[in-house]
Amino acid sequence: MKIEKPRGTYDLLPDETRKWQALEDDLRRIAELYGFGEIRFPMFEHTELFMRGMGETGDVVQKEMYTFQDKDGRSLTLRPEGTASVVRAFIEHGLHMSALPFKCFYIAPNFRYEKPQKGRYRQHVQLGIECFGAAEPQADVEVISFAHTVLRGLDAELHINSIGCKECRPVYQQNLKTWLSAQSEKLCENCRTRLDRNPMRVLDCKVETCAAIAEKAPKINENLCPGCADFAARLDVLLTASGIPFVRDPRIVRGFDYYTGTVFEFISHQIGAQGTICGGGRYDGLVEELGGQPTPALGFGMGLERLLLAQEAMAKKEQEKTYRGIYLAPMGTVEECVRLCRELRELGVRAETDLCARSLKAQMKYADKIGVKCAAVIGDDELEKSKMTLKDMQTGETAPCALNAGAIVKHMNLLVEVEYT
RNA sequence: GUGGGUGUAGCUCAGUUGGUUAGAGCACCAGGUUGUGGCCCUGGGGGUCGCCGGUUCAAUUCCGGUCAUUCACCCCA
Repeated sequence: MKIEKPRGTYDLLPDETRKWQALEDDLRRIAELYGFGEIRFPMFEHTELFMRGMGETGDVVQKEMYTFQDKDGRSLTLRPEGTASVVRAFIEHGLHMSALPFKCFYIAPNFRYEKPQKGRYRQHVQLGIECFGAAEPQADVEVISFAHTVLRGLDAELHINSIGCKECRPVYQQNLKTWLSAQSEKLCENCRTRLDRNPMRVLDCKVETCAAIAEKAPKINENLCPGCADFAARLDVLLTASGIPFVRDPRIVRGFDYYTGTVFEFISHQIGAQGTICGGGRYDGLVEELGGQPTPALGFGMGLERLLLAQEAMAKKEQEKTYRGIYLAPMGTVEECVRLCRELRELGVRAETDLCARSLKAQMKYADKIGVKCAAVIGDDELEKSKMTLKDMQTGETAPCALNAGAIVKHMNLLVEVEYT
């Protein structure tokens, strides 16, 4: 019986892995520019961490976590998002005593039991960045700017909002709730349940009648406390000064309970219904909530599968076939080829030879398909004279070469120079 | 969790109004006079027609279920 990969997961075959590696290289380079160091943490945590971190109202905690018991009966959960883990590590290692702000990033898989569709998987990789200990809007710009740099040229719109602080949000939410309750009979079934759980979600409903009501509902941005309103205004000024285009969008409501103040999303309209490539914001209360010193903090998560979809949608430059290394075709004895391959690899050159006892013609075909830079036949003549002929597989030109690894490396470098200068 | 579409070769898809050995293109392998790839020609391997059950003399084809996938909702990256 055939066993297939679990639902909502995917394999990366070598060609696709190359794209991922190129992306990861790009991300690490940008992180370096912004001064964010890489952090790595476990794939699973105590279930309690996510329950307390993300809040118990959201779907993710409610029904999408991969939770299991280990042999000691502890409840563990495959990480559904990165922020809780980073905050846990921040507290556990006493990083509030380190140079603040503490800025870090991670590229790591998350796990959620969701129904898969385009741009949504049960295991998906996120780039996440977090910044601890900075309460000024400059920090918000720093984080948003990072995402903006990563998404440059991908046609993703930045939507930002403020959902208020501990002081003004509860007041607003209560007001909104009573306002909406007054006409709950006009709301869709879904929104009626949302009323209790998270009334701000009603503002983002796609049902026409609900959207019409949402139009007239009180807006959070008009009901912020002076502190939050001032913060938002200063953030707008800084974003504008940084040349980062954005729209204020009162419908942006993040799904996790820990968010406070600034929230934002980068949205692409070209990758299907799951258009949010990046989402994040401030969580000034989370460190304290999880047992640390009160510490302002913020960050974002970016779905790399969606980022790659957006890149494809942008018809990014096709990666050209790269020709690397050498193929040694044995005629008769394979001994010298096997030996030379090992030697060349020691010297850092990709080297391959025949593993199937195929005809020379078949070997040349294979050498062409796997994209080596050079090929050479090694038979009795070559062994006798200690000389061989190197063939450039792109141009077809040939060059004599001594039969040893050092000479091969030297000649190949020459060929490379001729080819690319 | 809800609602629709789709499952035939490694890939992209034809086809079967139910009836002998199920097709194409691409890919793969081999040959086209025994030491040089890409083009061309010839040949070849490869499919329990997703899986289980039902109707029938007969199911890949019809029906039901299931699994997978895909699109949307919900939610999120």
